Amino acid sequence: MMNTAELSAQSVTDKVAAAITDAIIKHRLAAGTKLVEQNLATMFGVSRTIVRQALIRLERERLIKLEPAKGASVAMPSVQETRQIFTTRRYIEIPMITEFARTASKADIKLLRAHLKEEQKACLQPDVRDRTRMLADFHVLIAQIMGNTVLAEVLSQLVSRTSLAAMLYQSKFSAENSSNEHVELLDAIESKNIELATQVMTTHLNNVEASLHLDSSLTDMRLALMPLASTH
Amino acid sequence: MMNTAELSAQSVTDKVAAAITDAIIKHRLAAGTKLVEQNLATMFGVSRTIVRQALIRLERERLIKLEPAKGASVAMPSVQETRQIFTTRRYIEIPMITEFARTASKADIKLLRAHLKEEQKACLQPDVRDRTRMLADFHVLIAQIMGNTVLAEVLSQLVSRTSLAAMLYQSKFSAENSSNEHVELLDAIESKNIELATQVMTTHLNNVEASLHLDSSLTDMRLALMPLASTH
DNA sequence: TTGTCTGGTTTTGTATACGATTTTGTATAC
DNA sequence: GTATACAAAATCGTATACAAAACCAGACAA
Repeated sequence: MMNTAELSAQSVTDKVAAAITDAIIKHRLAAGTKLVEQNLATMFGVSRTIVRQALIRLERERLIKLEPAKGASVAMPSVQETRQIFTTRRYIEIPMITEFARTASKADIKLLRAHLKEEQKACLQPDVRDRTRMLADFHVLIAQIMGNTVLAEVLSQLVSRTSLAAMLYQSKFSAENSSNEHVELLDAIESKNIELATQVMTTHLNNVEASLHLDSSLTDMRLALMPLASTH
Repeated sequence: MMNTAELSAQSVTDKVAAAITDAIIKHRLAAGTKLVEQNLATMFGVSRTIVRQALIRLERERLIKLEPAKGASVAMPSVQETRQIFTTRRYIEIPMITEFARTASKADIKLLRAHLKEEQKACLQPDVRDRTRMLADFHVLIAQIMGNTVLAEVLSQLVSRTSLAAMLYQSKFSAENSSNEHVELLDAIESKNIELATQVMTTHLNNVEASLHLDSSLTDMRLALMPLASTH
């Protein structure tokens, strides 16, 4: 599976958009970071026109915020928005996994096993960047294996936004925990236990959401005061 | 509810994008129509830069196809893609309606009743354009009433694409039929019959899909041969 | 007839330029 | 010492200009 955002990038605009997307998802660009057009243009060695076009695309994917006359900045999903993202993901992913558990072939499961192997490996490494991406890709990969491109695209966006929210509200999130739940899920699918698979997916999404600091009203305050809180 | 694509359009680019979106959804621009940048620019009285930015946005929403160095054309969802759109809509809308049936307030139902009244009215009028839009908006409106913006956006895109597909594959589709199913659905919701609501929504989506010419292998051929088939 | 080449025309891709708006810095008044 | 006003810098929004690529029509050969 392609790791960089879109390897099939053709036009220059695509490449720039893909590069910025990757930087955001892998948390090299913190949420809230201002994206000045001219800076990006000189960095990428292109004109502002190109950068601007790329930014418009990212704005549609909700990865950046584009305020008129004030420029672009990496999106900062609010607590409310983050909850909505999870709700929507539950709507989509539970029926998806129910169907997948019913129809998955041996080859499908093998593909996912391979992914999980990489995922577990990434979870042991110190680098946070790659494993966030791997954990997210697992969900999209299922949609892709099911052959539903439309579903995969929709889910891909939601998963990216989740990873943005995770950067903001991350507290006791455990990558290992998450990856283990993926294994549990795949086991359930392999044994054709549809009920269980559905239930594990539900629990998994709930766990990920619960691992975030979404309840405290202090969170909003904290975010407002320190929008540039880096890796610390 | 705002009828034009996005009434809250601020920048010129937004307005142009909204205008083109509306033209596509209301079937004033046939699927496959080539969209030449300069033409649009002079039509809207803006520069090509603006049009180009608007087109990039529409491409992200899958309403147009944007081929490098070859320009833009109104999207023509394939049979496969159309099926995927419906599958994804079922994934999303069935859980959505289940939850809505459980939580809907009297005020919520009143809002939907008002919409249905307009919808039924539009179905009696000869103009095809508005009623397609009304029927589509009903689904998005539910998400909006639930207060889930993320969901509403995702659904909005799928619904728009459905309406594009409908233009291509439309055969025995009946607007009245569809609108009546909406009434049936709302009745079920009002009487808090969650089971029934879920079932009606399922049937409704299946009916809409079934009303399209998606099975015949001839369809693809026909489309390939006459991409500019107008209303006839 | 069918296919291919070739010139000109159209259309897209990118860069640059300039006016408009916002933000920043500084000085002055209270 | 704080606040307001105004100038300066930075940044965005849009238009235009030019280069490169795709398209088209007619000519010509098989």
